[in-house]
Amino acid sequence: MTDANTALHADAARPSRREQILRAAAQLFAERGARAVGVDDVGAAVGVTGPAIYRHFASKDAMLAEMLLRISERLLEGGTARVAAAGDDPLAQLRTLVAFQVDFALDNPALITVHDRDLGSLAADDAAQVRRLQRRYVEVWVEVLGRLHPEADAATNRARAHAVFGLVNSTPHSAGRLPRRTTAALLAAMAEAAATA
Amino acid sequence: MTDANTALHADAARPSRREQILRAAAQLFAERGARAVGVDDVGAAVGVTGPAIYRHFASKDAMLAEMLLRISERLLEGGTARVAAAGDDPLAQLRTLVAFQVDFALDNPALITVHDRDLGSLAADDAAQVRRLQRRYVEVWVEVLGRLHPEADAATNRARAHAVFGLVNSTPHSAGRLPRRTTAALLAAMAEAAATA
DNA sequence: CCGCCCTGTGAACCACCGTTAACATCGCGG
DNA sequence: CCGCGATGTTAACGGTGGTTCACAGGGCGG
Repeated sequence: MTDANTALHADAARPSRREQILRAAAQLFAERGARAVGVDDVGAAVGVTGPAIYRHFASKDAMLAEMLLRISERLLEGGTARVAAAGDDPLAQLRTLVAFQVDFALDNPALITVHDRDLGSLAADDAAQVRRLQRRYVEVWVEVLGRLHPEADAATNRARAHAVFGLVNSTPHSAGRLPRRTTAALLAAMAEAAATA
Repeated sequence: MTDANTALHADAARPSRREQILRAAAQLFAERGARAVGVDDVGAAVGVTGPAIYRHFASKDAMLAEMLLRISERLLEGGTARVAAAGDDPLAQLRTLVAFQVDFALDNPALITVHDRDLGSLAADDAAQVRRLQRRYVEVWVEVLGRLHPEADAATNRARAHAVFGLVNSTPHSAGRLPRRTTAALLAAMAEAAATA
């Protein structure tokens, strides 16, 4: 009954087999695309055979769904929390949002990659739920951007938000070649400049 | 003998069956992901059955390969041409590059989407060739950015270029909701601000 | 008008892959 | 010590989808 909820609190400390699978799958999905990796691949990555996966997940799609749902939830929760803690200054709010997104992208390049590439290979209802969360996260940004650009309408600020996401989420494409701090500072500066342009 | 070359000069005027297929495939690939669309789907989109495709392409992978190669070539050629025609001012060069990329992304959202999502589902040698072209295009940007940021090293400017690509290529995610001119102006302003930050 | 090439069709083939079934092992509570 | 739940393994099933094959129509040069 609480089975579905068990999925929600990730045990980062001592990763259960379930968590190992989820992590390995995220890595593989990011590298080759969700449809291109087989259940056997995921199993092999954690040292078991393919069908063993079904002791932990109902299906391969369920794995992907849970993965994407978690990401979207973490982004939404983190984003709203940061804004709430940032006081009333719109620029300060923007800066924490940018820092948050940059950190997230640098910490979880695989998740970021899967997030906006494999949404399409989700069942209709799962996809809808993910999109709802995404939309709410975007709205957090739109609200902040709205105070920085009072003259712009919501649609424009939505496009602005997506553009900033694209900028920050470019990390996986150019990752590893630069020290993390340098990359983080660069992306934050660029994102802020773009968002306030 | 000149059969392979025929592929190179796109007949935009009266689209041959080959071109129709390529266009329809690009659209479908962008919507669902290359691996998720079947040969039958592509065929149906142009009014023929699945196997008819093989009268025009050696395989489904060959379709994708030609698609990605063309995009990369167009970007590289267009980018170098624009820079060459822009004179010596680095800022002017950046502006034409930005305008070029924005126009391309707005004109070919499907190609942009496929371009950086389905590269992974290409045969090793095709992928390598595409990556070579991509790298050369990035270097065009890096050179221009290098003159705008003389203090930064090449790796930093590479990351900068990727970030700008991510920003501009966000169009497919927020497309349609805004008039094209507005979107173009917004993206260009944001991209320039980010690139010069 | 004959015959060949181009393009297309429907059926069949075959490999791959997600999923299930049937059976082992291990650890732990009673 | 018995047994049961959790976890895994191997074998098999079934669907999907890329590819090939044998055949048909149709236009065009000779």
